[in-house]
Amino acid sequence: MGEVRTRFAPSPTGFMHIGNLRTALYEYLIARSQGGKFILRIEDTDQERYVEGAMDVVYDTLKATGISYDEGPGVGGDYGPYIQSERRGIYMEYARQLIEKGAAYYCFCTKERLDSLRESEGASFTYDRHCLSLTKEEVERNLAEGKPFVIRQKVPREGRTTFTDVVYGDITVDNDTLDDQILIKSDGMPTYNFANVVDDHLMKITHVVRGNEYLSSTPKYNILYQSFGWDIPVYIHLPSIMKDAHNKLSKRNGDASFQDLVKKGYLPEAILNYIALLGWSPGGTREFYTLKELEEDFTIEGLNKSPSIFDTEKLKWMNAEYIRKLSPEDFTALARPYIEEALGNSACDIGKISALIQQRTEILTDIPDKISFFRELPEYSSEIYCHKKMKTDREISLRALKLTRDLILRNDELEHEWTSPKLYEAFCLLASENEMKNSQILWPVRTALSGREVSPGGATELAEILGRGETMKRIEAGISKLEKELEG
RNA sequence: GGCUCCUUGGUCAAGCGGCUAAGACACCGCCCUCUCACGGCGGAAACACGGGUUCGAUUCCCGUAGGAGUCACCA
Repeated sequence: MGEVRTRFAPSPTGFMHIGNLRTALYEYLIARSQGGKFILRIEDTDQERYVEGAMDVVYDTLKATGISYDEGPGVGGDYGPYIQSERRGIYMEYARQLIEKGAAYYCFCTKERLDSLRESEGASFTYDRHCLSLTKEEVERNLAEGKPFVIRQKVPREGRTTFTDVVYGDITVDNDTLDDQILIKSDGMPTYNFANVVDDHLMKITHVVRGNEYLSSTPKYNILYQSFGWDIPVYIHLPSIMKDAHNKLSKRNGDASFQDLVKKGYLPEAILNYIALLGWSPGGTREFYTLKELEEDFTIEGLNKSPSIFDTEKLKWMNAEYIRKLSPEDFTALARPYIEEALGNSACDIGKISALIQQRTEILTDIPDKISFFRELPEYSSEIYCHKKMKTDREISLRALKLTRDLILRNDELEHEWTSPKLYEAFCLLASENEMKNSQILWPVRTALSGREVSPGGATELAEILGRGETMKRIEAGISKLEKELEG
């Protein structure tokens, strides 16, 4: 057994969606886990679907996730070029070989004829081999006249074809269900099915890994390999990733692409980790893997055959785990833009806020909303001063806020050491001096400072970040708000 | 519709003839706690159905049902 070689062969038609990324990941892992090579090949044989910039999306995504390729556009290799549109001459040459062997033929049928045929035959349409009966002379004449043509594969009508897939096992189909598929299109470009076989052979790909939507066209691949007399690669078809029980994840529906997820505040490492486990299992209960660790532990046997649903909730959880494990510095670096967005020109300490929210952040884009109250006290209903479990209501809160204000005013120790622990100590003392529960001081203060039912951090943590002046201002605001309401 | 594939809790999944059928997410409850979050403890929740094979089937075989894929000069 020689060196394992796999390839990722995306067509640059849009965004890199999660299914594509996972396919690339598995292809990469299958090669790496066996000390093999991973190749990138761009399949741009459909000029109509070409999207400007789509190739960069592929390169950028692979780079962002750390999936590196040994051969491919930009890095070179012995079997290039690695962009199919630059290889068009090659395919025609191999197609002609097939014609000589009697395994393919020219077809001059017009699209119109095919369409009407299809219409009359319905869903079970296969090409009627109209052009197979053309004599050599007729073909030559048509060619000489410059009639547009395609080249079709001549699939045997008799017998059955069996191929072996590593995850799905042996699959057998009757040959008469197979169509004489087009190999070379009228524009001279190969179809995916043909280019794939030719390139995989020429590039010495040993393991063909792809989505299982190709399962039903694989018999035709096999016949092609046999016609050429080439070795058949190991097939590994992957189950699809679903959006829900009935629909695949697709970019058409605006479902998550890798870049969308990153934009939403998911970390590339978390995304990669999550999708590695969507369709593959290490066998045990381990859930956290870096790319490197996957390279060591990945086995083809762990591949699943049934489709799996992409669960944003679990991804979120995993992302949160990754965020929590970040060093404070790394988290601050990632969170900084979101914090600044929420803070505007307020003077709050970004490092302190960052420390407050790291444990509480699932995805980065959640940040601004969580901390926007630091910049400006939001409008809020005095209803939130009432809390049964905290044993507080508007009256108690008003009293608590007044006591707190007076404490701050008279306690100059606090003025010099305005820190959360110090404040906490002082507030608790204040509570016991007045025969109140801690919560009866802390809840009203936290409420007055945040204007929210929930906030990251408690009363004293918020106070420290807000600073003495702003804290006083907000407490005063709370007092007058409550006074006004209790009078009226 | 033909052909092919798939089927363990709501979701991801372990299991590869004998188990009280793991674990994780989500959910619920309790605890911790200056709210929330984190953390800890506990709970509810699954082998699609029917036949075989076998001493014994979640596991093997055959049907049924449900789902998916595919039947393009798209990949």
